[in-house]
Amino acid sequence: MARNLREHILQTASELFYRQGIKATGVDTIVKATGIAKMSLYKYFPSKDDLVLAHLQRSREIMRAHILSGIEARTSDPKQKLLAVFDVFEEFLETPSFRGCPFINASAEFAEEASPIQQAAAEFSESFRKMLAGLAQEAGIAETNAEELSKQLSMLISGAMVREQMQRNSKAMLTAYAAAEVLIEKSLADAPIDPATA
Amino acid sequence: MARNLREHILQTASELFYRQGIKATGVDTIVKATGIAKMSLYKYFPSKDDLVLAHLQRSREIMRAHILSGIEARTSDPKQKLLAVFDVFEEFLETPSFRGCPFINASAEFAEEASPIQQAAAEFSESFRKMLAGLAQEAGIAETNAEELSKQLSMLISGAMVREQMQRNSKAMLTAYAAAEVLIEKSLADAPIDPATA
DNA sequence: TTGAAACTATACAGACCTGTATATATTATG
DNA sequence: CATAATATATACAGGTCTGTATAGTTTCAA
Repeated sequence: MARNLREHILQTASELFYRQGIKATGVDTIVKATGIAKMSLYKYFPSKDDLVLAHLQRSREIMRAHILSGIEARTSDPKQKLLAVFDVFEEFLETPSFRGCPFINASAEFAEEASPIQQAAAEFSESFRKMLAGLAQEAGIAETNAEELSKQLSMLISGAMVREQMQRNSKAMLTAYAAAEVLIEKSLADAPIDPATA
Repeated sequence: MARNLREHILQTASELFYRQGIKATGVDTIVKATGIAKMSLYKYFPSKDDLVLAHLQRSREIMRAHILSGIEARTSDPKQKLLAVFDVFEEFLETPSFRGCPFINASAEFAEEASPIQQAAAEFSESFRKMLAGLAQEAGIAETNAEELSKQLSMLISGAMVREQMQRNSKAMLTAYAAAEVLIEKSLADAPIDPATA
């Protein structure tokens, strides 16, 4: 049961944290939803903060895998991969359970700058941007431009998630997609690298 | 004293809500910070929710005025006004007390979709976007394109605020500015309206 | 100066929160 | 079967939260 129980708790808590917010979800609510005993929860997660951090780690891993496999499933063309990221996110935004970005929300809920939760959110955000920068370079954009472009694309995605959270069914990610196309074209025109000579 | 006291409470609460988060700021904390009696607070604001809503209204009005006067102070050229919005926000992001967008944060803290707080955040977001759409039309962009552009620019600004909140001193708004320039140019090239004939 | 309105001070009710203590039941393993 | 680990059930300690009750003080105006 060991690993199963831990996983069951984490899965349930993760879903509640995302749906209702972290501070709005009490430990007792999680206990009731899992059907386990409170003591068991505290055995696997010594404090609520530990559970929250595990939830962010888990979300990070799920999103990472989901994005990567989503890209692979859509295209193998380096340039198209950048746009495929937006397709993956569009799908995410259209799920009925969408409630914004778990990391943006966590960052808003935990204001203290040094907080481990704040830090975990920042780490995901940066690692995601780096993935975009990698894709941009593979698409033939020089490093400096790829860095700048990756920041712009990640901001578009964050902005679209925030917009969709507030204005439901606004198709925000489609609008972001169109902007991304323009920005990517511009980056390619600005400083292309001939893949043959790179 | 009447209006003064109400204003004093609201000002203090607003600052604490923004700095620490809304749920993390208790009524007693506000009472202590203002130096007033708790009964006085509950006289002017029958519940904490009322105070939170007043805080959002207040923030909305302050931001609106700040943006408009910031634009006026910078340029009178319609096209430059769109970019001036990014300058105003850049200044905001560079203040040491910057802690993200009050409306994005409130939206993240209060998950329930129908919540008045969620609604207030959505209303600000939409009114801000409409302002951008107005500026875009004044700059000679046709309505349909102006609508689309305004969504893209507002997402860039939201995204930059989120990024700066997580990665402090990342100059996110400068990166957003560069993206905005490209998107605005594209919109102008796509479907310009001759101001003389419009 | 007298009386009403506004403000303060303090205490507290009742709910909720995290985390723990304790005693019991279930499961796995020798 | 016996023993140890694992999970459960229940209660509760100690804290914080929103909101109210009550009594006293200041302010201001007639």
